[in-house]
Amino acid sequence: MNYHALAERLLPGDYPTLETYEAQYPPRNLPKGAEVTRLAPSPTGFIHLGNLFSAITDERIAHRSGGIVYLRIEDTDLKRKVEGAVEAVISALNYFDVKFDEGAEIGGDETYAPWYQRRRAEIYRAFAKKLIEEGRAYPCFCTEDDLTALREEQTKNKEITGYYGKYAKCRNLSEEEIYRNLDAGKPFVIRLRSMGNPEIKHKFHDEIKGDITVPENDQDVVILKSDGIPTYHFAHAIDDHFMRTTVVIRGEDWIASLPIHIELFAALGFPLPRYGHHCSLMKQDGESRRKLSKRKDPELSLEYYRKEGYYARAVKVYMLTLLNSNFEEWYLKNPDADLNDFPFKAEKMSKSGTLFDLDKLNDISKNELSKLSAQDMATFLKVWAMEFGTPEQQRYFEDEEKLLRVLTLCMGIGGKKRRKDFTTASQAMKFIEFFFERPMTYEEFRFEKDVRTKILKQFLEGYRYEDDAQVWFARVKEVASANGFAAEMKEYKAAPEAYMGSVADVAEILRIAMTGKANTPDLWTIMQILGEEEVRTRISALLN
RNA sequence: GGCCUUGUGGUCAAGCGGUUAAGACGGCGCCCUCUCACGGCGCAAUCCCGGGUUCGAUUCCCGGCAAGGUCACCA
Repeated sequence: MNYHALAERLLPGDYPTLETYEAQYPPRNLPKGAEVTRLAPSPTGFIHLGNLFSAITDERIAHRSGGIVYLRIEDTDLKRKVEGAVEAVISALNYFDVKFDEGAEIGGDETYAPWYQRRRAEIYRAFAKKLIEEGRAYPCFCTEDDLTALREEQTKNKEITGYYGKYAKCRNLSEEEIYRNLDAGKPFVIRLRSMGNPEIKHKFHDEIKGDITVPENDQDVVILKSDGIPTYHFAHAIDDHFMRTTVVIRGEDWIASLPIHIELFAALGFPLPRYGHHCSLMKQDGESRRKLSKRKDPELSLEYYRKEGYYARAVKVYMLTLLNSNFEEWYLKNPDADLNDFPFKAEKMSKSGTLFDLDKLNDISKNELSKLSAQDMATFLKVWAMEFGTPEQQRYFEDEEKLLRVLTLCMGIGGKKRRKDFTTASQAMKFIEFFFERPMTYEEFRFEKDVRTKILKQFLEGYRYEDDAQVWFARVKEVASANGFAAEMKEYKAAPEAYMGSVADVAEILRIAMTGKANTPDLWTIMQILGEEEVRTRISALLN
């Protein structure tokens, strides 16, 4: 068979040679040991925690080593393309502090552009042609129906499905048959002529998983689809070689196709990059757990966390604790350190699937937010509220001085200990609502109406805005005593049956009247912030 | 089903032949306390199973079992 003639017929025209491409995409000029990593999403517009998980790994490995991380868009499948998806990926990742050094819509060193695979059609064809010339690839005319029938037969016979060995009908087509099909205008794909034997297994060192065993590939995988666009496998080999990726970080679901990639790199004559396959984020689904799915788990999209108002650093800290098992300990010792100073290591990554734990994320969020100054918290909330908040919430920012007082109180700033009431922006905005709006609903009062009416009335009569916290509380105690409540907790605890209740109960009545809630920060301060008129109005409202 | 990967409390996990089997989250209890939050103290809860190897296995080997992944002209 004349492979050159066949190659010319299949992919006519002159293509640059391997040497030309090698010169065009030279090895990167980086210091020794610098890693080049990449994030290569398809432009579906859906970015989830799994992508962040990958992206942080890529970013850390690259930057810890003095290398670079770039963004490449795998848009070989038209069906997946969504308008604006690339910008969405970049902005979502930026929010969580992952910044690329180069890539699609980012720019950077143009040497390795373009970063959209659709725009790189020529290079894939050039190498497909080369493979055909070498007899390592061939045209396949099987239709979708042929393939389906084949799969069904294999399934029925309990054989491995796929296009391989004796089932690879088109791999041994005669020259005449090929040209007859071509002349008839039949559509075709280009397949790799695999030379592997899956019975033979090799040890393979994975940067994350450690040593794994990988069988040889025997599938004649499609490298060029009938529209002349490469499949992922083929594009991966060519792009990661010429974009000079040193470590390919991807999800562990790719391990299954590693044999294909190993054979492809070898056939192309490219050295194999190193690989690190990370575990996937799992979700509890009834009794079992499964990989996060785009379809079923929209709440795990990155957008969800932005809408909820999760603090970006908190999400990153959580990702890091999942990513590197020793991170948590390090962070405990260095609570104020730059996250990027953590000695991130691929081999410290977990080998098994990790269940996403919202409780843990929330705990981390509380801790992170509690470290903020009132001003920073206000800024954080404002940015969130202007995009996601209600018009009412947006008005909270009109009186900045008041807002700052509210935050100072709610965060326990200035006190001996910081409070940790805030987990997200949306929750925090809810939390401070009563400072800006009269309570719409009230938690249940635990005492009869006439009892609390008396208490409220007496409190109001004796209320003086100028009183400091001690005097104020002394008055609350007076009201308590006057109504059969113990003024001192110790007295109450010693003989609870002797009293209606304690100051705590009296305070609770006042608290609910003031805020609608039974649990809030310090009541006296709340009243100070609300102002005398508002305090009187709120209590009077309940009295009527 | 074939192949690959993984199996330590509810969750995330240290651990690499001898430990009272860390720690964190969550749960529960107590203390502090005008409530909550914070903080402090404490409790419950784990080495998938069966064989080996060994004086001794969570740790090493073999076999089960279970879970997850993957078997496209999708990535």
